[in-house]
Amino acid sequence: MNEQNKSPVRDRIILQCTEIFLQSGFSKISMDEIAVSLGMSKKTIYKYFSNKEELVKTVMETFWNESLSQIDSVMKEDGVDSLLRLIKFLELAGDRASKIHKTYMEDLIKYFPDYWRGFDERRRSMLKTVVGKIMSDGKKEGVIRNEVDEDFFILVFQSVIASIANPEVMAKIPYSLHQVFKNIVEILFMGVLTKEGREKYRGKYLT
Amino acid sequence: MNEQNKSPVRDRIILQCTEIFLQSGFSKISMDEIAVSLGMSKKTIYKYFSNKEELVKTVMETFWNESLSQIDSVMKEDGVDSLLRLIKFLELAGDRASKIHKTYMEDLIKYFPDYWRGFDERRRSMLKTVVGKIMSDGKKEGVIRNEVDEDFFILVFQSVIASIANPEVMAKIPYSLHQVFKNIVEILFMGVLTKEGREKYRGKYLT
DNA sequence: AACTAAATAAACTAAATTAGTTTCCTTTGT
DNA sequence: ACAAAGGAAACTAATTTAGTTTATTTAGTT
Repeated sequence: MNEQNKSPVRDRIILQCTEIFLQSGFSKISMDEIAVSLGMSKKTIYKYFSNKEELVKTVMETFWNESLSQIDSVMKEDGVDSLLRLIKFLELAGDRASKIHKTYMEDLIKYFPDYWRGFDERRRSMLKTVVGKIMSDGKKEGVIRNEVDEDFFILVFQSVIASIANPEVMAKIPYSLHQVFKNIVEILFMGVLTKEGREKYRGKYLT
Repeated sequence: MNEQNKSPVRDRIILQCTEIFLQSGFSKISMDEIAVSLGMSKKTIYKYFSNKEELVKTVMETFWNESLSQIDSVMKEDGVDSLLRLIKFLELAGDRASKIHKTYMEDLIKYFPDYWRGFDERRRSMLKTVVGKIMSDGKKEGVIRNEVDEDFFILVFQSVIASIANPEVMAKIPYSLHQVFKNIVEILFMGVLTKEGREKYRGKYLT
């Protein structure tokens, strides 16, 4: 059971299931349907994943690890000031989040609540680490006001992502995620920037 | 069983199910889920509909009848030349079609193939009647070339709607249905219009 | 051409879900 | 107090599903 941990077939299964699960969740998708959509038999799937739960969690972990490595490269990128980094991170996080349909999260919460809680905690702490780092840099650079409360900013940040960067809302808005975030960033930033930061922002990133 | 044929409750059920079914089909949606989403018990639903099949078909019929009456008012509207009428009809048909998700049609084809065939036939004949009427008017008015084959035009018309005016495609296009149809209409019309019609079109409906 | 490894198709079983019914209980208006 | 109507939930028979097994097909190797 679950012999290999790396193989092109296994990767194909994960890739296809990521697409299916993000779109439609997993509770309403049968293993037969997955097999048919992959053009393979269930036997092959069960060779790489011992049960549906393992498949679902692997898909989620893979998606999360991809996100992490994307975030990592944004954080390591140099020649980027903290303001641009914050924008890049916001867009990245938003882009990822906008792919996850409501049904998928509902399924996770319903069927694997413990796993979900752990996942949610990881996400929360990542956000705190990343945004915290960017903000303290921004304060040092003098583009973010010293009085700005980091936790509060993260909270606002988080709720914006949760309420707007999901497919259900995006489908109703006639703007691209990029456009939406440009506007949000503009609104959000005006409150946290120093005079200097505000000028920098207007000059470099706006429109 | 299925006592009333008109009641606000019955209408609410149809309205809600239309939304659910168009979005997600009906095979993956249980009667329990429908009841919960309506905030009522299954008992009430089964008071108005003797089984799921009847509910599904009623929803489809209602949607179809609404479409018909909208089309009817476009056809009866006066002070409208045949060119504008064709545009209006195309937009209407496209708008309706763009709400029907693939899963819904797949479910209909799979579970009620006879009903689907009948429905498809009705749709086809409606299209022939309506577009036929508009085109013969257009020819009389001298805005559509006499050589244009009606059946061929309907065929193109139909395949455009089928391939573009569905939610799956629309979600990937960063334009509104209105914009998409404006462009299609422009491309499509240039081939069927007389010199006179082309001038009229450019002057009145473009951009 | 025979052999082997691996995958598919399809049948199968036990567990879970679902359509449709029924029972009991609460609400609402009379 | 009463009756009608609907909600919550239990229930059953039928269907669907996860996971397994068996037989058949395919592709590569010798």
